[in-house]
Amino acid sequence: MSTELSEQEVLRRQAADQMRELGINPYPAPLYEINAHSKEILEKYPEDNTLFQEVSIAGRIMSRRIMGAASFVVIQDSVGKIQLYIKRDEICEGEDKTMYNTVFKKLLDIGDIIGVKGYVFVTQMGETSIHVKELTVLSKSIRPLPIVKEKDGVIYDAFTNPEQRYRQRYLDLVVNPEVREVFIKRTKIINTIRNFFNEKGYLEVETPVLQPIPGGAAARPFITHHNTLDIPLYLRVANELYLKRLIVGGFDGVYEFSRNFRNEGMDRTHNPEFTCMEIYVAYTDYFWMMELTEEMIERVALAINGTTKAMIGDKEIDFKRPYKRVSMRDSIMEHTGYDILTMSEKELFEACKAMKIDVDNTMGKGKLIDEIFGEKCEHHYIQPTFIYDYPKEMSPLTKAHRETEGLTERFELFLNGKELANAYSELNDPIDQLERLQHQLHLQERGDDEAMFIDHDFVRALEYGMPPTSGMGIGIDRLTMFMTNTPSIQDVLFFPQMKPEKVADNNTQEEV
RNA sequence: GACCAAGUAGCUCAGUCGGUAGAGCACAUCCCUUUUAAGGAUGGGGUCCUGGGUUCGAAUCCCAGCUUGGUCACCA
Repeated sequence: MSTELSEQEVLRRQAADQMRELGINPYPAPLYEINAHSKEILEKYPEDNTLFQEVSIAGRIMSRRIMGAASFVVIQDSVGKIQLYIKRDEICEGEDKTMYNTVFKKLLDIGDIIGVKGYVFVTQMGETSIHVKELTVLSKSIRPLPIVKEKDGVIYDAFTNPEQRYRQRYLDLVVNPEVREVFIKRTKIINTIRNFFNEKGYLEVETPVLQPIPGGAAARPFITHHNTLDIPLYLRVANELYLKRLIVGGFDGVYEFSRNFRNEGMDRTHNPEFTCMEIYVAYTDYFWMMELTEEMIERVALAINGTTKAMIGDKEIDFKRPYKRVSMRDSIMEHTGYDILTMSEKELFEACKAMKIDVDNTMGKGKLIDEIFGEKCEHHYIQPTFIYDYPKEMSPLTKAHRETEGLTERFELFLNGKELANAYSELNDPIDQLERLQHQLHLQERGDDEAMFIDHDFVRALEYGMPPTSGMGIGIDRLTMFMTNTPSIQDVLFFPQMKPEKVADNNTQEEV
């Protein structure tokens, strides 16, 4: 059944038709040249009232206060809102007052996009406004916009329904201006990181999204099929193995902003597709990478918030480097009293039981240590902290520790009790690498559907020799959440994944 | 995946014990005409998420489902 139009939708369609009858195209083709934006006018005019005396501006009508021979309209452009003063006899020279009485008063609505030319002045109420001399209809809106009103910082009738906000992000962006700010900051974060690496001479690269073997992370992949080659292809879960191949190829430093895809659960901090930045630098180790990471994060914080201090929830975070470094062994010792290095698998298992951590028999030593850290330690690290030296079993792509058997040269950066970045001295011993991947294969055969696949070409690349290299990956969505104090990943993605709308299904079936 | 909550006009929401579907904004008509979320009056607008059930009667109670949110589990 086709959806019937609401009264307001019918009226707006009729208004568009009436415009056409008056010879006004509600969707005109020619460009509309603008020479100013709302924000610069509001900022500069009060200081110099000789400016903006021939202004041309365009935007969406957000409110109208209609009077007899003169009216006030607020339009919104890409950077803000500004009031227009529209006087009948100025937009309608001569006897024909149709443009004002009919087009402006009757046929235009909130949501329509118009362009105006005129001069800037200050009203009796002290508001910088545009005195309109010419009005052009640029686009008729035939679906009513949610009306959000605001006075003295108080929002009335806010458009808040999360389902509609995410499904119809365009609407969210139009009526909730603070939403736009988060996304502008997101882009600024990415640009800051990009500039930082480019200044250091690292090369931004692009590697395959469609991979024959989904490597580089332990995660369930999305699978698809290539018709011509008649082979399965996987959407990448990580780009790590390709970037390391490029280090083998002779680049000193490569990085990529990688959209990764993982066929796993969705919640406030997980979306099936998300963005990770990974960087690999030859002839370095994980201690060097800690310094690069803290330098990068401090710089991002300064670029976004103008200070290294930021609020996350009700906690104040300081991104000023250097960050505290704590080995995983010391962390667990501090928070539980156990020394994991001296304990057998059985002792670790018993210790978990004693601490009421949920464990089972399939868990190896590394997994048990990981559980202890996750349960007892992780949440303590509110300020940025590097946790380093992870158990070998959990880190199949990480170089074995230079001193301690059973550990790897890996660190993660924790912030507000959550993981933000992950880095290693990269494993470049091809024999060790193959053995570790084969161990993953055993896990897979035992039913671990997130164990890594073996990428033999990657091992072959290592056999030719990869210089000692450190690599680091950081979740851009999560970084954006931290930097903008946003608790949900859906609020840092323009179009978060949603279940399909039921209505859309019905329509499709009807049309077929 | 488990549990909890929500779904009523374009938007934000109320709806009592199960008894004719409500408000504000938006919209329309009229009056007023230099206003500031909102001048005044009148009016139109509803698949009460969907499907069953109980009942003389369901927005309301029960069951199932859908969508969204939250918590937990899972996700190094």
